Amino acid sequence: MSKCDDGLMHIGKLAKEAGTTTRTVRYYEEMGLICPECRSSGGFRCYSHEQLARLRMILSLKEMEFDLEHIKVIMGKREQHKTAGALAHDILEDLNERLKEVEEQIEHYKHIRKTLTQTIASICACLPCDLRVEERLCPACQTLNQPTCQSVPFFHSSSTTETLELKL
Amino acid sequence: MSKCDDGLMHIGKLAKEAGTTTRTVRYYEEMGLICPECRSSGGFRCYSHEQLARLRMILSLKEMEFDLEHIKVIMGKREQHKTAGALAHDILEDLNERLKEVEEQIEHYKHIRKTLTQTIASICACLPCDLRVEERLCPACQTLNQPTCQSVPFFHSSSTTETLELKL
DNA sequence: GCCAAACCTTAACGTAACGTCAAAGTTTTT
DNA sequence: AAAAACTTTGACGTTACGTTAAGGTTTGGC
Repeated sequence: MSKCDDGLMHIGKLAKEAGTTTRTVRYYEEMGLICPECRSSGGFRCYSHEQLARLRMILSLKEMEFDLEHIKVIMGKREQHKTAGALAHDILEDLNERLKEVEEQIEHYKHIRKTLTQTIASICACLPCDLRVEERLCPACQTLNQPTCQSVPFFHSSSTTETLELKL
Repeated sequence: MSKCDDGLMHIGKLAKEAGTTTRTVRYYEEMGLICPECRSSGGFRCYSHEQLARLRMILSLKEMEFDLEHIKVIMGKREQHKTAGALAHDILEDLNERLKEVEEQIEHYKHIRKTLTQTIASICACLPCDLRVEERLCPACQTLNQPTCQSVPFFHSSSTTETLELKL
């Protein structure tokens, strides 16, 4: 018979069941997101299945990349509303706001992808170039009128042209 | 006549020209990414236009969200190759690798968006629900057979169903 | 030439969300 | 009862700077 046997579990099992680490659970406790049902006589944290459910909710919100402070606020909302409808309304605000941010992230990375792709295409033109780098001939390509390595500035983003400049 | 007038500038101007802060420039120096051409008699950092170009390159790479260690490596590659073609080949590896990561990010956020959207749709069904939250009636919806707030688990992501569960 | 304003210097703490020891105590298993 | 496995608190490390703090330096105006 284990001491933590009446439906309770220690932190290791809790973490494993939720798919996280004990360090994370302790950190969340420190942040006021979750706390153990009780402690064993020796001081071990003991958690119930409700705590496990709560931890899973927290981790779900974390998967949506809410920060812990925001998660704390959201988890607190369950105690602040009379009806499920009101609670739903409140939480929907957070979710919609987050959705908007996520869409911005998608656009952000699409922008980066575009710039990267264009830059890669530019640099590909330099592949057959035999000019020596140490002598910094590349920047002079234009002057030298070399077709292979022409005017490909090295990563100096001009905010106007949306293209990275590459100077080898 | 200023002491820093022979084409050189102090850190404030350098930063402003490059569109960043003095703190950032000093940090990059600390990281070994850039260093001033010289110091004034009073100890001020003085930078040339070449330093400015280098800083802009670094910031360009940062816009692509390379981490500083990686940027350091990339910036170092200019001294490690004989021909521009070889350098281009080398740098293309970094860019292509980064491009792949960026595409993964896009997919990552699309996945989050999908989950969020589905969750939002689920919770919308709870909006007209008048059940009281304190009594935790919501989780019992199924038993109570309430159509408005049915089986909408609260943010317990099941990795199998790709849907967040929402329990109000 | 002097004074104030504007600028610069180094130093050092704060951030977010844990990872990773370390040293020591507890529980479980053998 | 001893060993293995687990847990405890504590504290430093991470990334790329932001933000004071306390005190020198330059610059511009008079």
